[in-house]
Amino acid sequence: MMLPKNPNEKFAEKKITARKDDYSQWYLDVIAAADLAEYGPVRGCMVIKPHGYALWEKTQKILDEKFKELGVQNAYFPLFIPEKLLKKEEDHVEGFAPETAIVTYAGGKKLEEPLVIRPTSETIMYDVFSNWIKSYRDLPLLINQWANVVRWEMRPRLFLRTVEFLWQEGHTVHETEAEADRYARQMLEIYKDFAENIMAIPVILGVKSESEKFAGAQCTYSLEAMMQDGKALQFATSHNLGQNFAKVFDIKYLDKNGATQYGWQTSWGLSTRTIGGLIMTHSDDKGLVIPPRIASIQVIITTIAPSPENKETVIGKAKEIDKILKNQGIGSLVDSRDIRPGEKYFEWEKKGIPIRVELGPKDIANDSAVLVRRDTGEKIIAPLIDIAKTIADLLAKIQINLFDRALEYQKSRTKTVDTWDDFVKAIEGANFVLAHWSGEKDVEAQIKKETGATIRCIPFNQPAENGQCVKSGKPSTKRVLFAKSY
RNA sequence: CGGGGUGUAGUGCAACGGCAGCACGAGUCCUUUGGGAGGAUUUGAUCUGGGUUCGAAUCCCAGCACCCCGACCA
Repeated sequence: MMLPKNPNEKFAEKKITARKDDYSQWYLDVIAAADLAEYGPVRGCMVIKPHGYALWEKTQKILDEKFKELGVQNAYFPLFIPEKLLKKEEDHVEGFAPETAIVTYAGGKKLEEPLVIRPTSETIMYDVFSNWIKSYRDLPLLINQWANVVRWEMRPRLFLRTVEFLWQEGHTVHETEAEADRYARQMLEIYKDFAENIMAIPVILGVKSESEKFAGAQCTYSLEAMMQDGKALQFATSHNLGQNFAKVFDIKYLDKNGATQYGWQTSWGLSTRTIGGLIMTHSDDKGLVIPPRIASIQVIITTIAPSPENKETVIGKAKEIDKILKNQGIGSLVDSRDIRPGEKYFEWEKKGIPIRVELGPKDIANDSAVLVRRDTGEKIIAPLIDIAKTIADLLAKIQINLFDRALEYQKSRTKTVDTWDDFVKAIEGANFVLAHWSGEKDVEAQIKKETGATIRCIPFNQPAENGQCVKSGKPSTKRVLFAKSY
């Protein structure tokens, strides 16, 4: 049921539904208010608007730098995959079959071989890799691509699950299993660093259970984040593919001894879904909240010029401050539009800009400006003389505060339970739940059926601990993370 | 694909089977400008196709679209 909206309230359509009333609607309202994205004419496909795309651009820029430090090279592979390639790996095709879009008609006639629009690029890339790799000297092969992929999801949701989405997918080939696994784990650390230090989203690292792992992978690692409704969101994943694909795509190399070996592979990806995670982690009922390090506009300077004669002075001063900030590498923007100040404040608040600078004649007379934090709403009167430093410090403080706040929230809603009653209660209360699990697939399925909770991951950094499966009572050696998820 | 719901102006809503209206938005002008301002004025709509009726936004049938719940999922 859609929430009824007040028909005649003046700012009804601009108001954001409170989170506790309807979390889904709140999420959509924040996206609309911040002007991030909307659905396009094709069902489930998203139009990412400039303010939303800026978040993705920054993501690309930051990740690209990290990838390059590790020697990863960017490349691009085709959108269309011949159906027979996709069908080569049995688990893989089975996993993706229900959600593939297939072109059967082109150039005015029926195609002899249908073309699958890539749901992911393992198959088409590995088919090519097999020609690129001949010797151990060609390894490791470290390739990344920024691309769009299509998965015909039944129920789309802006950013979180759209039919077409943007991502980066990295694909590597290594000489040994150990090296491949180390690499998959290393990418996980890169993603963790990005999630926690850039997006200020605390994540839990771990291994996926058999039933949750990537179709065709030997094992899947993931980062799980908690949204403000207590649900889990998979922030990014990294897969150790073993030799599953190498064997069907014939990725072979001659080792130092002249023996033919299959390569060991990994793949890893992060999508525009992370922007949904960003929204659901930090935003409030006033709109979006962007952590400073992922914000393109970190500071918005709003001018207040009540009379025409001081307009020029105020705008001049605003531009001066803007320049000083830009020279310090701070992303700032002047809003000198001739509208009421309140209108500007609301707009930039909805858009989540970390710091707002209010500058008017009164401030200039005092050689100061008013700084307003988006995360807390706190107002600070700052002398103009060292404003760049004040702002830089404040940005750093906001970044830390957002992370700490999110971490505290996650911890407050993570329960460790030992009985089935407590488990059910904790899941109903929308928590992350750490509980023992016997490792059996049917037990996992039964828990999902009864409570809606799935195993998000088997966390690393779990102390070994003997216990009993919360459902079956069978012995278990460690706890796994259960939650409802997106 | 199953269950439920809704289709009226850009948006949110109203109209007993009898002249399609209100609020907000948008455009223009004037006054305003330290948290969404006021006044004047203009703009603009019944999802599609059938049927019932003197007469349909309203009732019936079919189609289409959207929303919610489920299965699926980065």
